[in-house]
Amino acid sequence: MGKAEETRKFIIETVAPIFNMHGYEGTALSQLTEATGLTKGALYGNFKNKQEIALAALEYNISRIRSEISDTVGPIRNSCDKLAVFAVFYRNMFDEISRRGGCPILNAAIDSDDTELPLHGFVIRSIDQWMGMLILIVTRGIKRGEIKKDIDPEAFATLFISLIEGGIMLSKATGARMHLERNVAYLIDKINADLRI
Amino acid sequence: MGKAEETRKFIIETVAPIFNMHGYEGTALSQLTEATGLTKGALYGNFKNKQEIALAALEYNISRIRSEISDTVGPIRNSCDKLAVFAVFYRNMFDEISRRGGCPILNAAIDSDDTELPLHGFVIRSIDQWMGMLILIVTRGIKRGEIKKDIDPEAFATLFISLIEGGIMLSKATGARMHLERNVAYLIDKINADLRI
DNA sequence: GACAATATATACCGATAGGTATATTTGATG
DNA sequence: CATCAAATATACCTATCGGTATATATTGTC
Repeated sequence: MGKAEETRKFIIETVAPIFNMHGYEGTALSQLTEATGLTKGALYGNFKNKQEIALAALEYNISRIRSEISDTVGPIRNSCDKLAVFAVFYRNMFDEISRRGGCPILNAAIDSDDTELPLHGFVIRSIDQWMGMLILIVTRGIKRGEIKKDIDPEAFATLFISLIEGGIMLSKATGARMHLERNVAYLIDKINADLRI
Repeated sequence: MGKAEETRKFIIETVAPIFNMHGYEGTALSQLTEATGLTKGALYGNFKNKQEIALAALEYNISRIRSEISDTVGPIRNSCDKLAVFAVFYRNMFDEISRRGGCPILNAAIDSDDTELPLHGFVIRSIDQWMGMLILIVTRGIKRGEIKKDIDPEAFATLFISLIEGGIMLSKATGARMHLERNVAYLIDKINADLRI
């Protein structure tokens, strides 16, 4: 890895939680230079503009969580167990996700949904990917005879994401973890009662 | 209503959707003067600072929806019907809520949850009130023998809000209404299957 | 309609925003 | 170790930020 690439990576990792906490407009270049110890010259040598830094930070924030999920959920064989572990992941990671400003998809969605910024397009693709992961697990589960045939994979994916994001929002905003915990427990109950064969 | 009070009201109503769309940091005083046709002098004659305008706008945005909900849900007698109409309200109002920048509680929660601004305290109280409304409906329903006794009112309230807010977030971000529609349909099914006696 | 009081506009403030041109430093290569 | 390119820092730009002091309308009251 060349020096520039290393610096670029360092910048992204350092500023990622800042953008996630304060949003695009709420984050000033001065916060980025202060946090990294670098100057605007260094930032603009590695990125075209603020928008590009924010996009790289969002990509990093999301890919970070996605890879942790892959590591956690990947090894699980049974589709219902996969879904349950997927849900539990968010409960277990709530503190760390919270410390870093909350779920980056949720934050960026709210931050960008009334804009035409590139960030918004990336949010849409990330949601589609998340939906796709869940739909794939359910579809395969049905094929394998692990999940009941009358389950609609897309509807379950919407339910799953809504409960996770809704729970994170409620718990983060109020400071009460119970909201997310209730939703995760609800999902597990539902998986065992309505999906599992 | 005196002149000042009238102007104050006019300012709040005009800037409310702007703050809801762009967030606190993302909204500049210049947008407010442009939208209202007033000058900074007029704004600062009626409000102490930007923070106070944003708070008044948030209060207005939330109370607006709350009063519409009261009008819609209030007349309904049966507790389960009340809950169902409550959920359907969000599906029916999605377009209008969307045009005004989305759910103000959701937006303000994400916007303020890493700050110490007065806005954040107001968000917490608003969530508590919303939870309280739902808990009251379920609790009364149980007392009246309209809702099964084994239902946990608080857990249901968390589920309800999470599905509404998660659905609004998904639908607003992706542009696909189906997410919110699925969640509302899910809630109604659940009310009829698990709550209703 | 004169007069106060109230409400709004004007003009200005220092600070900081994002961004750029250029100077300086750093690191790799011969 | 000298050289040159790549990377970073410095200095500076204009625009705009939130906010204020003061001047000017506008309003209600007698």
